[in-house]
This record gives sequence, C-alpha cells and structure tokens, in this order.
Amino acid sequence: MSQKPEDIFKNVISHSKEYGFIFQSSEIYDGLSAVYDYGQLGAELKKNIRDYWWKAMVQMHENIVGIDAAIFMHPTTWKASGHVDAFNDPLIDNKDSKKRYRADVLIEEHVAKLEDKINKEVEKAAKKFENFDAALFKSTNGRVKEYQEKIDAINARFKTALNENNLQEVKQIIVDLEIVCPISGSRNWTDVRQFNLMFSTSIGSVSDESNTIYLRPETAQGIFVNYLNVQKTGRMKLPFGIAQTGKAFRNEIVARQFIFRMREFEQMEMQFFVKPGTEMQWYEHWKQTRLKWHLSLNLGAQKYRFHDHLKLAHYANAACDIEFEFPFGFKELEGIHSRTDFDLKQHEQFSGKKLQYFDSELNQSYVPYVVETSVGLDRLFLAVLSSALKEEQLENDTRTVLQLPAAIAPYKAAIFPLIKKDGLPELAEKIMQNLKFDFNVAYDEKDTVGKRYRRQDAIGTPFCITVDHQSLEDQTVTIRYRDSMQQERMPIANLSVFLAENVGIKTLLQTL
RNA sequence: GCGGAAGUAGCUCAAUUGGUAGAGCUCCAGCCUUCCAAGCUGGAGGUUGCGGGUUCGAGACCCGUCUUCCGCUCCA
Repeated sequence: MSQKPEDIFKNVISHSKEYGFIFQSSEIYDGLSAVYDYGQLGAELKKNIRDYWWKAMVQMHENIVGIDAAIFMHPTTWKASGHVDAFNDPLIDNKDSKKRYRADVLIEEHVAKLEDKINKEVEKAAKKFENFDAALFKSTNGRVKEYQEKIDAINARFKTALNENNLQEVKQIIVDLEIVCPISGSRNWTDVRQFNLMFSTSIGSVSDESNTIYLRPETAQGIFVNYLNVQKTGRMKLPFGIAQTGKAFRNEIVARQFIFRMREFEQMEMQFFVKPGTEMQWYEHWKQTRLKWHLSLNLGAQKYRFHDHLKLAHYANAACDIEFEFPFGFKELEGIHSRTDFDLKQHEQFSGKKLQYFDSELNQSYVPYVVETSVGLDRLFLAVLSSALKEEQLENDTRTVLQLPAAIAPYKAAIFPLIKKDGLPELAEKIMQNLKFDFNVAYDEKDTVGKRYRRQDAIGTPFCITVDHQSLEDQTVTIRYRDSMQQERMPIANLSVFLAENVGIKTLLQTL
C-alpha cells in the first residue's frame, strides 16, 4: 500500500465497497450526493461499535439511562433550540475572491454607508449654523433627502424580496447597487442561495398554523424535551445522564470525504445533568472518560488529540473536540460541550412548562446544567476502518488485513474444514452450529485453506478455526490468530470459552 | 458554491490519430487435497456514469448533466 494519505483513503473507500462495508446510496441511479448505505459487513461493524458505546455509557453507569426519541419533533422544538433562526441566511459568493457573504449583510452595509453620508452632511451643517435643527435639516436638505430616498427604496425593495423569498431579486439588488466584494473589488457574484440546515417535510395535523416539520438536525433535543419524563419516571437524582443513539439530518452545502460528512448520519450522545456550578468538573471528567473509551479501541494513542474551542457557541461555556487523525488529517470525532442551562431554559420558555429539579439537600428547585458528549458514529466507523486496514509485507507476498478490535469485528470466527471431504465439513458444520448461538461466525470450504485465511483477514475476522483429520480422532482443532498468523491446537470443547474471552465485549469493557 | 482531477466488469487498470471493448484479481461450477493468496478445466460478468451532438464510424472529440476525490469555502 502506498504511503500517500490520499492513496490510503482511496484504498479504504474501495475496500469498503469491495467487501460490502459501505455502498453509495442508490448507486444504480448514479448515487445520491453525500448519502451512503452500510452493507452486510458494515452494518455488523457499525452495530458492534454502537453496542460497545451503549454498554460503556448506559450499562456501566448506574446513573445513566438510554432513550430512543423520534426523529420528528414538534416544530417549536427547533425555535427553542435556535435552529430555525440560526440558519435562515441568504448567502452569496464572490467568484473572484471565493469569499462567501450573507447577502442581507452586504445590502445592510451598503445602506449603512448611505446613512454615514447623511450623518456627515448633518455634521457639516451643524458646524455652519447656530441653533441647528437636525430634524429640520434632514427633511429639507436636498442631498440628504436624496440619500434618504435611496435608503428607503432599497429597504422597501429588500423587505419585499425577503418576504417573497425571492432570492433572484436579492441578487438583483446587489447587482443594481453595484456592491463590490471588499476583498477582490469585483462584482462577479454567484446567485443568492438560502442556506437551510434543516430538511423539512409536512405532516398531516400538527397543531395551530404550521404543518411544516423538520428532520432533526441533532438528537440532543429529543433528550432535553424528555428530561423531566425520564427524571420523574426513572427517579433519577442529579447528577445523571440520558444517552441516545440515532439518525440526524443536515442539509450541508458541501458534504464530502466519504462518510465523514453525510447529509444523513448517526449520533451517539449523552447529556449529563448536573448541579449548577459543578459543570466544569464534570466537563473535565467526561473529557477524560471519553478519551479513555476511544483509546480502548487501540487504534493508536498518537491519533487522538483535544481541540479546545476558543470561540464558543451561544449555548456553551466550555467546549472541546476529540480529534482523530483520519487519512485526510486531524478532524473532529467527538464533541464535549458544557451547555449550561441554555437548552432547558429555552424549552421552559417556549413550552411554558417548568423543567426544574428539586434538590432535597438544598431544599430548592433549579434548572440543571448540562454536559454533553456527542460522537459521530459514522466518523468513528471511518476512524476504525481506516486505521485497521493494513497492507502487510510477508516473506514472499503481501496480505491485506483488517486489524479490527476483536470485539467489534463483524465475524468473530470463521470455521473451515481443511479439505472438503473425509467427513471434515460435517464436523466443521457441527462446530459452527454450536458456536452461532453466542457468536457471529462464518463458514467456508471453498478454495485452499490459505486463501480462506486471507479472505477472513481482509474482513477482519480475528480467529479462524480449522478442522483437520486429527480433529476426527481427538476432537481438537487449530485456531489461527489473524494478526500474528500463529496457530495453536485446542479442544473443540474449549472454543466457546476461548472466544468469549478473546472477542467478547466484556474484555473491552473491563479495560475502561 | 468556485477552481482542479476523474468516472471503462465486483476491485485495480488497459485500449496507438476516432476504427472489432481487453487484462489481472474477484466471483460461479467442477477437478486436485497439501495449514497460509496467485495449481488445472470450464463459465459468468459491460448500452464505456447518464443524455444529446459531430462523424461512414465515438470509450476517446464537443455540449449538458450526475457522482467522486483534492484545494478554497462551509460545517450554530
């Protein structure tokens, strides 16, 4: 395999396709941009990663419970969360400087310039005359009146365009005003586009005026709106967490880099509710806990780093990313945010319902603070796959091996008869039938055994169990390790225990 | 969205100036039986991303479109 990161990434993509991990969505119709499907092996790997996260977060913490909220939510949810207002901006690009601007800001700045001119006229006049009446001057001075008329005309036209959602008209205003790009100085503009983060659709009968409904752009709100339900029915005491995995949807303008940025993606997140004032210590706690979880996958400690946010989002008082070194560089894998009480307070305000916690120690109620951990499952999948895929140089040849952590490999073991006769397939079949109650196992009798080993290497199966003639006599088999290619003999009766120890998720959880 | 590169079998890639679409691996059915791919026989698989155009003739040239990768941008 070439050392060039670009080639490594290409290999990951073609390997994903070739072995059934990832397919492009609707490929027979030329695909759908930035949407991908998980194939037969990808679905297993993804499920195993999700399970490991869920067990580590929910099963291993008595004070964390999991929910599964619906993708559709009441539209007001997104007003409260700020998603409706935050992403309603008309955008325009300058083709020469390649810079993107908010079209409304460009127009407002132009208007501001005209207002400056008026102010200068007023200042000049104020110096000239005593007993200066600014209002009178503005309403009588010809030049000022001219500017003011221009401003009013622009504002009226802009307002109409926005109300009619007429983006072509917005662009035409920019063209007509001869607004230039501050950087390139050119008037070479693209069309104005509405940058709308959320996908919308309509639903039969929501309530009042609106029947527009959004596909959730993040899963977090499903937890916040259920905060009180869970706290009451689960008798949860602070601090406690609510975890959830599920799909979220964002209509990215540019979505690229394979499954790194998709329009439909899956999040695994946990909102941890704490007493106000303790949030920074929990923020630090979860930073370390989550990093440790990632490190347990053994992809290489040097591939992780924290990236602290200097510029914080409106809801946060501290935020950082756990970044991972993908083939295309260090990129965000998980976000850890101290969200304060912003979300719950917003929902209190918009819903009119109290979302408070009664602290029996303090004998008072308050809105809890929230520390969020949020991983992109698809990104984690890509991190695992791209660092597991190795082209290994052997003595006389090379082999492709997917060095997945055993506990999350799609198949835990493959069972082969050494040859396809003499009763070996029958015994192998029997072993498989027995193991498959506890483990996802594969069976293969086609081609030479060496070839079968390599096939399993390529899909990351940690162990291959081979039945040979000796097996018929003493009920032992050979078990071959994927990474070392070493083999050892063991009784068939020991297989279950051996696999449980070596591929079980328990082994991984115990490292945390 | 702008710019660059690309799209031919499941994968990686050929195809001379525009002249019969091919190879390797994979896959399938057998043979062989030997614990680490590339043994033997046979076979399947393509409207060359899609749609137009130029031409006697287009995988190649032109236009449009879709998709992917790279840079910029975006990513509360």
